[in-house]
Amino acid sequence: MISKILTMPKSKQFDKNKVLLAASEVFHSNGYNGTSIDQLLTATGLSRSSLYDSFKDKHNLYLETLEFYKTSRAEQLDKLDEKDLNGLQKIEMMFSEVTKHLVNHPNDNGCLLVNAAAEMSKQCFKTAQVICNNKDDVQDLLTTWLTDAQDKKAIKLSKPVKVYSQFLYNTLLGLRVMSQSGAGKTELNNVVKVALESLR
Amino acid sequence: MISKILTMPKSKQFDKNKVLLAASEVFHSNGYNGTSIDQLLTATGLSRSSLYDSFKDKHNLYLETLEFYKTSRAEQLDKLDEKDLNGLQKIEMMFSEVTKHLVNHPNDNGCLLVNAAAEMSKQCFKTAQVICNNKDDVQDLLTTWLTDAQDKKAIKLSKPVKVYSQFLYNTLLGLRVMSQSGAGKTELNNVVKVALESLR
DNA sequence: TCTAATTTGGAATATTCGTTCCGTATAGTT
DNA sequence: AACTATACGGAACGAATATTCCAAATTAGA
Repeated sequence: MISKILTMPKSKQFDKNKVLLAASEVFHSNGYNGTSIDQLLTATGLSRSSLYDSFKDKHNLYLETLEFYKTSRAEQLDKLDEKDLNGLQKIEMMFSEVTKHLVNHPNDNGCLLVNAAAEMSKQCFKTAQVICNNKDDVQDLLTTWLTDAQDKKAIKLSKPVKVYSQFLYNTLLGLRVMSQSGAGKTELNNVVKVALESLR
Repeated sequence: MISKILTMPKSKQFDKNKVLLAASEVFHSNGYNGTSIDQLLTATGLSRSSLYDSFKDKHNLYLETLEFYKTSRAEQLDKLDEKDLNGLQKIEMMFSEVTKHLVNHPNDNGCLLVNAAAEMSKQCFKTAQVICNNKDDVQDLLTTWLTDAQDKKAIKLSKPVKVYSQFLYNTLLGLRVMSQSGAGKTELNNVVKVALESLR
């Protein structure tokens, strides 16, 4: 029957974003293989059947969680981008926000995408894709900011801009692992200081 | 009986280093939680009982593997250290060796210690210790090299030496994650180029 | 050759895992 | 109010997990 399609009784009872946020926290601190379905159920508040009905799979939920995390971070960066600052100031602010977060949330197990890269990128192609896309997106934004800073004579680069956005992204990744390796506030700040100096 | 201690029939039938090497490869590509005992058995060639007799636990084997990996890498660096080069040249060579390895072994899942930091550092204190010790050791070596390079007027640093060894170590960590995020040869080399330029 | 320490193979166990399934409750449309 | 597609709770399943255990094989010294 075609008319059956027109009836849409009982919409979703849960906020998908809240579920994905809760899931991301669990995956974040335990990794993919270290997280059990039961942990996900208690964290999200979903019932077993709802989880499988809505997300098909543990693996599929993981992928959706990665995407959600990626977009959340992108939105944060967009907010920063909208501020009335030149490119260099935006870059400085981004680094200070990242280090501040790492210092203030020592139990926040680094970065979900970095952990995913370490644990899953060689075992799951789709995970690798999300990670690679994120790398490209962030580097593109950095390129924009660097070009802006250069246009406004805030910095003077001796190599193509792209090279520096690759470098800055590398520094960013390093910081996440550094904080998981026991580095403290001053150590992270030292790293950022030297990294930013290479833009002059 | 005391005399019983004097008889030592049947020594270990396997080379512990070879076992740890094989184990490190499995843990390296699958992570801790992603590796099963059966995988470890086939990779090492050990029997189930021998593994438990000699290593007590999967978790304990993991820790021994991390230590083994850490010392292996330290030995590589010591070899480099013994060469007749100044500190800056040693640093340059270290980075070129690392990037060369990452490029030539794309299936070599980054670095076991970096992966361990991402997956286990917040869940296992002993793992965190190994990782933190490794960080300190490598940074100390970098400090030695940087001081040597500065003494020989190869570089000129505007900040305390320790700051730069922290920065270089951060770059090193970043490179491992970069290669797991899909970065290729030129991208990695670009990062190293900019990083090394900040020493002048 | 005999002996004792140790390795080894493989069966056995108890958990935990991800996933499926079914009956019931629920909410939106008609 | 009735109908229907969906969400829900929880039992149930099989596969995989780490670990233990015991009898048999093996080896180096006495």
